Amino acid sequence: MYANVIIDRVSDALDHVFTYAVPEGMDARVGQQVTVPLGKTRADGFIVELTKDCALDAARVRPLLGPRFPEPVILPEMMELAKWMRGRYNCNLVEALRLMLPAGMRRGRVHERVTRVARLLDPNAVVRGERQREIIARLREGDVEAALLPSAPLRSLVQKGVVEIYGRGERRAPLVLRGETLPDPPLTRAQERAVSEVCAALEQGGGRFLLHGVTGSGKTEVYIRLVRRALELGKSAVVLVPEIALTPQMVAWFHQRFGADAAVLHSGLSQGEHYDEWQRIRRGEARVVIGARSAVFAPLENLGVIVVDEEHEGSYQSDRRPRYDAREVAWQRAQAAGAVLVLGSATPSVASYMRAMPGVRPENRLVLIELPERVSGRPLPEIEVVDMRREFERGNRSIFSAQLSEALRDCLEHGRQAMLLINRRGHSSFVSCRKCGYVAKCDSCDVSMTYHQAENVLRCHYCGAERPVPRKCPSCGSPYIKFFGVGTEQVVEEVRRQFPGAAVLRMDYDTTRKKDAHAQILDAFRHGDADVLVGTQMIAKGLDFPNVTLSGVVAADLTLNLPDYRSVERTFQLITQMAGRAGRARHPGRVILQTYEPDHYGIRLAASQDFRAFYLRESAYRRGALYPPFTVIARIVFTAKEEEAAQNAAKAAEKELDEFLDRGGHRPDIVQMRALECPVKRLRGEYRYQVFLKMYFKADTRQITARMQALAEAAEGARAELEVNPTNLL
DNA sequence: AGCACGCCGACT
DNA sequence: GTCGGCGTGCTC
Repeated sequence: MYANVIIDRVSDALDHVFTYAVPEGMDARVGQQVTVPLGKTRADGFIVELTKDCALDAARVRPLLGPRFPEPVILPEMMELAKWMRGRYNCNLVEALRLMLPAGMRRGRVHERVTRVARLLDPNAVVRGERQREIIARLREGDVEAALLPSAPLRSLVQKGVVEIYGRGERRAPLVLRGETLPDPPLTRAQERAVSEVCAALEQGGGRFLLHGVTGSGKTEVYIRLVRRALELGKSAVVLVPEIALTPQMVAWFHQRFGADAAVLHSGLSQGEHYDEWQRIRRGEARVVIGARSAVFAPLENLGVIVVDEEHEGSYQSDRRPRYDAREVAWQRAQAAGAVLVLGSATPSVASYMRAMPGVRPENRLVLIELPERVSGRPLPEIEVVDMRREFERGNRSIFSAQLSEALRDCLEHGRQAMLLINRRGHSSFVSCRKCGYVAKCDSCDVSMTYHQAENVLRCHYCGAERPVPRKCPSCGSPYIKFFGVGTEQVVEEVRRQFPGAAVLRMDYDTTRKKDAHAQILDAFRHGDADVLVGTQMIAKGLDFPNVTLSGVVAADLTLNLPDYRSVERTFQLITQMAGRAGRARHPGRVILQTYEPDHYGIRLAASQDFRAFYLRESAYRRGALYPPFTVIARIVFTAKEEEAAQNAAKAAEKELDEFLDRGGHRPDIVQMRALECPVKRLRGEYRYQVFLKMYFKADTRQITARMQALAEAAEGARAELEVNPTNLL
């Protein structure tokens, strides 16, 4: 018997199977972790497949040393999923396999997303090598990622004790609550219909659905019933939610409904907790898994359903290698397992909604299920659009329109609560000199700095760098320094100015950075400690405060005009989510939307809450402008300290890609391909260039991205990374 | 990833 | 001559 083993080390040179002989008497299984001899040393690996005979010269085959654990750690279907990911995301098989194991499982070592970093131990060390001296000079400035340094000289320095390599990772503490199981509440008719339609598919071995339920329509209860039905059928279930939605309340609530049957997986768990939960799932003790993105890899057998809640959220796409998309992985996994996939949202992504339209090929098809009404029976609140240009003409210089001020007053007088959305933190988004036009920019990034009043600093929202606020213009010396653009702090200030008696809370990245601050602010607001909650998009999503009757979007245009083809979609989603916050319980709600572009289709259709019209309009735009989902965007981002290095690397890759495309006859499918600077040209002190490519999806798309991956890996003088349909085009 | 091999310039 | 630096190629 022979075992084909993939070595547990990330390297392209090792990204293929090695064949070993299975020792007599060993119970070898696919997915088992084994120790094998490799060259002069030993290594760990995973058995990918078992064969009777081997294609290799028998003399070259050595016996494997033995299993690390008796039980396989990777289920056979997960091994297949990993192979699929290798092709889909251009990653090594081990990179995919590692996502499927809890941190600390391999070698008992920390295995989170640690990056190897070089640190200088002896700054005064004298070495002979030219390259070594360069490394030491760079490390004097600060620690550097090991992957960015030439490996041979670095190795010498480590051996001499001049430099050490350490792993850098991050971690957060969790809070897991447990409670009594609660009975299921009754369903509305629409919920009932949704549940029975999906359950039919569940019993028949699969199906894909897009659950489009308006805010407050009780999608979560539908998920719970599906999961329950799956359990009744002896199957298991995964519920994916965005990381930010995975609050302690959410977790506790899930435990209340499923008791010990539920396990939680997310990045906040400590290594030990993560391992314990993983083991419970692996042993079949927990058959329902709720978690963020990576929970899609939960080691469940006999999967019945995968739910992806808030499916439009960008956080389902990983920003690290491998850059997988949990929605796609869920799709693939569900299909292979004969399980049901349910994508749910109040504001489905354009891409998903289009798959639910007539005429889509069966293999790409989602069945649309709608929950058009709120559980409470309350209608969705009307959205009142206020044209801020008119307000300006009328002489209103405040950031609140007369309508919003009046609505706030009315709300507060009735003892109700209000939520105000402004999708930018800080006080003012840029600081400029009226005399000479100087704009305060970050020293290491190509963006303007935001004024933060609370700490009285200018801060860069990309790298976090801070600088004192200038009292006079650093360029011309004039005192006419002015602040432009509105942020959360300024909205809080304005509420306090207009309503001195009102208690205001601010919720944004700055006020939630501390542990549990997130929950504390929400609890305080829920308990009525404040009348107004001002915040960024983190207040727009999924929150349920019965006493909130006013929801205001202070500046809808902020997100509308970002240089990203999804900015209209995002704005539409944000407005819809925000509108959903008001009037959820007994009292009717009111929604006020302030904008300078009331005629923009994104604003107009969000205001009328006409989803279908919006998706039709947006898809027409995407089709015309050649954007996803009609095309695929792939780009390689080149990063280097020197602008020339990044630019040259991009140009070299462009040239090679150009030749490849000509050679392969791929041209007709390519809409556009060029090397250019990134929209944010400098970030954290490094220059960024890209090779940007748009193409229609064809059979050879995979070949092209694979080629781009190879070009990224071969880049010289710059760090390079391939991104396919990235969430962020900056 | 790790490790050896082999070529190269530079010094006990 | 030998020793360390550094690119290259291989590991079942």
